[in-house]
Amino acid sequence: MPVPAAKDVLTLTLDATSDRPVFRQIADHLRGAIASGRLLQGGQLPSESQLIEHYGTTRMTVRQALGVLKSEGLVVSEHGRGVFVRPRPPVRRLASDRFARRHREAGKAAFLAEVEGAGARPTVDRIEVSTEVPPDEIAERLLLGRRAKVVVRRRRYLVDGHPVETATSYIPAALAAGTSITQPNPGPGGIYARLEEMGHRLGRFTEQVSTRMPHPDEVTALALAPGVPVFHLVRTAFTDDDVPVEVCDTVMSSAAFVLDYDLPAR
Amino acid sequence: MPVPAAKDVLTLTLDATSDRPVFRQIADHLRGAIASGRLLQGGQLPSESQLIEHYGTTRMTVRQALGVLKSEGLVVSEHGRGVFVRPRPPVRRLASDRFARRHREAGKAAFLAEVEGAGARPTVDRIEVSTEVPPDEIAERLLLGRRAKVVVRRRRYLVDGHPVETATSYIPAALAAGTSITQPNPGPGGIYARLEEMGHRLGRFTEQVSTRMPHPDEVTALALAPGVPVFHLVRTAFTDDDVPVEVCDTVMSSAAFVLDYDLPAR
DNA sequence: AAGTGGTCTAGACCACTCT
DNA sequence: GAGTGGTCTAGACCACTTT
Repeated sequence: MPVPAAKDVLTLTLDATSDRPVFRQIADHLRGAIASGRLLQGGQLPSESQLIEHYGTTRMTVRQALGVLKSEGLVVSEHGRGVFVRPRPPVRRLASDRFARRHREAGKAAFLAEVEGAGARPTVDRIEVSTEVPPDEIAERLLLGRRAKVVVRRRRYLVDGHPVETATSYIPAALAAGTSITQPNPGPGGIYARLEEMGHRLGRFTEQVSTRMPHPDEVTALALAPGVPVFHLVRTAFTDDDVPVEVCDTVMSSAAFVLDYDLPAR
Repeated sequence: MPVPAAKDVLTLTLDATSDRPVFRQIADHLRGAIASGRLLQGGQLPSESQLIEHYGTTRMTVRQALGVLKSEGLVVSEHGRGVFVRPRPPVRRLASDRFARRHREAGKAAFLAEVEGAGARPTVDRIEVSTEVPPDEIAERLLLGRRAKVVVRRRRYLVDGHPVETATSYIPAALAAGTSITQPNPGPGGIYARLEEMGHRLGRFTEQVSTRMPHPDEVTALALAPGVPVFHLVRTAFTDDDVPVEVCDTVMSSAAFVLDYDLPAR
């Protein structure tokens, strides 16, 4: 058997003279086994009972050690099967040219252009369109008054059937009313193509990127494993005249994306 | 007393008919109290014993609920004092013009320009300079052969004394040898100014942004609270002729930064 | 049926903070 | 000293997966 049994990674013992709590020492040992490659990606960790026997401690202490590794995103547990080193998922690249006009002219929305370019199958579901009074921070970004309404477009993006991103776009109702922007399917090239057809030629976008642990509803919507943070992106689209015409608020699984930006030195 | 006692947020009781585990129900209640503002930022949660009494459960179960909120980054515990809603720290903005030539011409490195502009006190410590054979991924980005060496500059950035970022720059030794780039203090405007003086006029940068939970050494170096993910940025600097001249690998506390990018529509 | 992880009970002792 | 959270023990029953 070329693959060693999981329990064979248990070569170290506890340091009774150390101040470091037992559960942290156990977590340290397992983390080291992962980092060194003694435990391979996707490989199974020793079972709880093996850890209990090896370290001569109790179940709660062993579970606390495993909890540390789970919260670090290093391992995932599967009920009834075992605990495994988290496999590194293939990473989608969000190219910096994703808003290039040529994509819109080719009739491709950014996400579709990008994922197809990577040879995967993009889909969109849970599309909802409504007209609402936006949250204050959105109204501020769009330079709207207190009671001005916006068209709200919510949707979820999937790659090869796996949800990776939720997005909510806000477009001033004064611009979007009566156009196909209020339809679930806004037509080829997406809403940016529609805005440009209406004479709102897009000049630039700003993107604000933050990261945090997900809320429970985001864990559900993106089928997130424990210990995986999310990107929170707020993008504002400006016309050539520097008028904001759309704000897009998106939450993305950090396991599925690397964000790629190109910056001029100027 | 205008501020209600922490235990007064305990208005809900367990749903015995629910499949949802008790510790998750308790976490849900507390999360809701935070989201609704009944528990203010920095405010104290009910103590473990209050939660035990209110919900009629045991300490382990209550601690498991609190562990959920800690891993979500919503609360922080202070030994001997209590558990508190995590205060949202002031956020530094990484402006998209941080690599503008005018900053270098004004003799300011990007980080210093940025933090001083925000009215805070930037410092740098743990500066180490050495010459090494770089990791493969760095060599690839710099288009270097297997044994080519690079000058490695490591340092840590602080805002008002709090560590927020560690950075490692790699510059081909063939470029940097014998210049002040190999000195701990490379002079006004930082290493980019030195590169430009040497005739390597910078044309553009690429930045790849990912996010993950921190490694233990990063928790230490950045004094990270539990539940706070980090940004991992890999930036490559290219000359006007599109020759890569530097790769900078940085790890940033996500609690201290919002990354701000400006994208042309093209 | 055997082995795995998920949840929960009912205690114990310790370290830290505040008064 | 009283109250807080940190660590740990020694069990229990359950749900899920595999053989």
